Amino acid sequence: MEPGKKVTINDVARLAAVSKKTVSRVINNEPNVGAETLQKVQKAIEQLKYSPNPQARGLAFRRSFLLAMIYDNPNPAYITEAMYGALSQCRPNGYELVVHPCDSRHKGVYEDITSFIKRLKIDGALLLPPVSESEELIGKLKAIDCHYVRLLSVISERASHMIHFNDREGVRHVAEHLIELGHRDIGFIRGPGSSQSATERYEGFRQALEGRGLKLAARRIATGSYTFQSGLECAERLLKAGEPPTAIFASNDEMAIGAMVAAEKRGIKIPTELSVIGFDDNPQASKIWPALTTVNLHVREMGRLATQKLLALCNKDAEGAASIRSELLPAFILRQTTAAPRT
Amino acid sequence: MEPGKKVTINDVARLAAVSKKTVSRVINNEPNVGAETLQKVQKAIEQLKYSPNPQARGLAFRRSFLLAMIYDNPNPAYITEAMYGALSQCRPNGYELVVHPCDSRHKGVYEDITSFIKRLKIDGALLLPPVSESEELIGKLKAIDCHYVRLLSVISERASHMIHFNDREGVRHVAEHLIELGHRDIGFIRGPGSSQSATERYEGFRQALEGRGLKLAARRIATGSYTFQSGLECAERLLKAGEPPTAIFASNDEMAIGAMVAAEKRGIKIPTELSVIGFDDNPQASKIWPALTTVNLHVREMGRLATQKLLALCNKDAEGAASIRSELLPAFILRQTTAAPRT
DNA sequence: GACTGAATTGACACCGGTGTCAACAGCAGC
DNA sequence: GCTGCTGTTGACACCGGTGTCAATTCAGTC
Repeated sequence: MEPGKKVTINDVARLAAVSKKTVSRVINNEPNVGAETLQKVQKAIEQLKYSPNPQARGLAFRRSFLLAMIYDNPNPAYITEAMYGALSQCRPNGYELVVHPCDSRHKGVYEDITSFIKRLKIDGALLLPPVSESEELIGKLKAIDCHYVRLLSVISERASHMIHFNDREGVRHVAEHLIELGHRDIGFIRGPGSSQSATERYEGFRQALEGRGLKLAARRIATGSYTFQSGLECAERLLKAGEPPTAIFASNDEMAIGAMVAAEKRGIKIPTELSVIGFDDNPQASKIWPALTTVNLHVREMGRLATQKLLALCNKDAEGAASIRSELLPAFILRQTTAAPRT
Repeated sequence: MEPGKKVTINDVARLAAVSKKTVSRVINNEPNVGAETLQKVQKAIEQLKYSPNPQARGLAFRRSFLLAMIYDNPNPAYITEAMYGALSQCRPNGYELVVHPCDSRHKGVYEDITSFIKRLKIDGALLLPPVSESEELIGKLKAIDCHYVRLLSVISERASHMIHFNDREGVRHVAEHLIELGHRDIGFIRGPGSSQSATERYEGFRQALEGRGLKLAARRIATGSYTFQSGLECAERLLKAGEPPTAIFASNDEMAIGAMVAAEKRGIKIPTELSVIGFDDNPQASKIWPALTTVNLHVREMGRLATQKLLALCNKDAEGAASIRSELLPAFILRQTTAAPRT
């Protein structure tokens, strides 16, 4: 029994003295197998350390037992977190994960994706934001009958097909925290207009302030592109004004850290002279000084739940998929970049 | 021609009025196909938008056209960079990438890995450090005839099976830079003793200093675990001493950033009162203030080259694999955390 | 014109599993 | 004892490709 030896279903069948179809029944937990036969076959499988060939299985089942994680998110920590969550569900269920980064600015991405899915006979696709927001992509996936689950910041789909990360709830926390500290003059760095999630964070924040009787002045808003550099530039713009805001909330950590650097360059002390809050809870948020107050979206858990749904869908269990939790409440992470404004 | 329709080799054969074996020949670029026949078949393939079923192909070829990236490196940026490099080679060659994170502290990891490889009939494995350093794993991979390419900090394998990232060369740059600035009293935070790469960085740095007539005093050395927290603690230890060093070189960026935070907490100004250098060029190295001087290992390029080798090996072209470049020289990245020591 | 060898092509088995369906056993009801 | 039903099992075709090998064509040689 050298490791290289390949054990086939025929070997098992021979050893157990049954037909290979019966072995197949055992492997797939099909009903109507005699108790005695079951034992014999299981023993033979054990003894030969047999494990079925996924390609042959896939060919016969018309399934690949492959899930794809499709994303154009440039944040490495986000990707790996989602991946770990997904893998934790794949492995025990006999599925594998194929990664498929893409560039959604590129013409023909969606064709690339669907051709990839068709070529590999991918059973289900896990879509991360922002590419998950594309209705065009969803249309194409439906057309080729590919199961999918999306991570989205707004509820725009059946519960069986999405996980909702409640951005509004997250920014509400942020707004209330700043207000409670006494901030009245708050700067906001929003994400790119093309992103649904960026809009959610913006609208949610504006409304949360208004709910407490504060207005988000137009001159206090800058639009970045979720990058460090853009956050830095936006903050410079916001801080240059005659009377700078006492706090800045950036729509993600990258930009928030950019804002912190902009402040430090100007000699503005954080948090005593300026409070800064980010969003996402990137690993580096806790690895700077002062550590960044932010919001954690539980990305790994999202990956895990989404994959659970995906597997349910692959097993034609739409109800099961719908019954899995599909909303995650973000957690406000208080660190050291916020303080009461100087009076 | 609805998108859902599956086109098989038989459809192509029928349309081109040839046997499916001939179509197979065309797909695999086999010789001895008549020019006219070739055209007919290619036209038919085009027209039907046919692409072969990888499972059936794999089954017949006894190949999966799957590569695995195996790693226990916790650095998300490292992972995603290597992944992009690998994918850039996989895609055009009809291979796909399956990710397989693992925990090398866990007993039985290597069995997990080999069983994973056997189960999926993985054609080749790309091994990232530190798991790439395990000779035990390599032995097991050889036993099951699995192709592999390792990313290693020391040359301990044939050129066809490894990419060497020259840590010594990298730390030599660091040492010379610090010496040239005038530093004579340098603290060093080394990585965990279990890591080959950490030892290379340590030995290389020590020797580079000695080559310039400087000794690395034992009390100037602290051992971390490549984490932010450990870097912070090590730096606190190094800085607490009566006369602190004028510079600290940490064996990776995580720890270097930890050291920066430790310095800031003590009110030590970087770079005027303390120079800090890291290693790896993590994304956040450039996104802090002051931006961290460090060393870039070209991880993406390593992933790309390693995958090239892997594909050559899968095609039984050991010579080809050996002829691909297998050493990468790190690049010293000068940013803002170093300056001449105060006299 | 017959003979040879190389190039081209297809029939058929096979890769390692699953689906279908028929055969067969055991048992209840008449 | 016969019929009908349910539970168990295996023969065989099939999933969609490739390997083998023999058949066929065709040009070149004598």
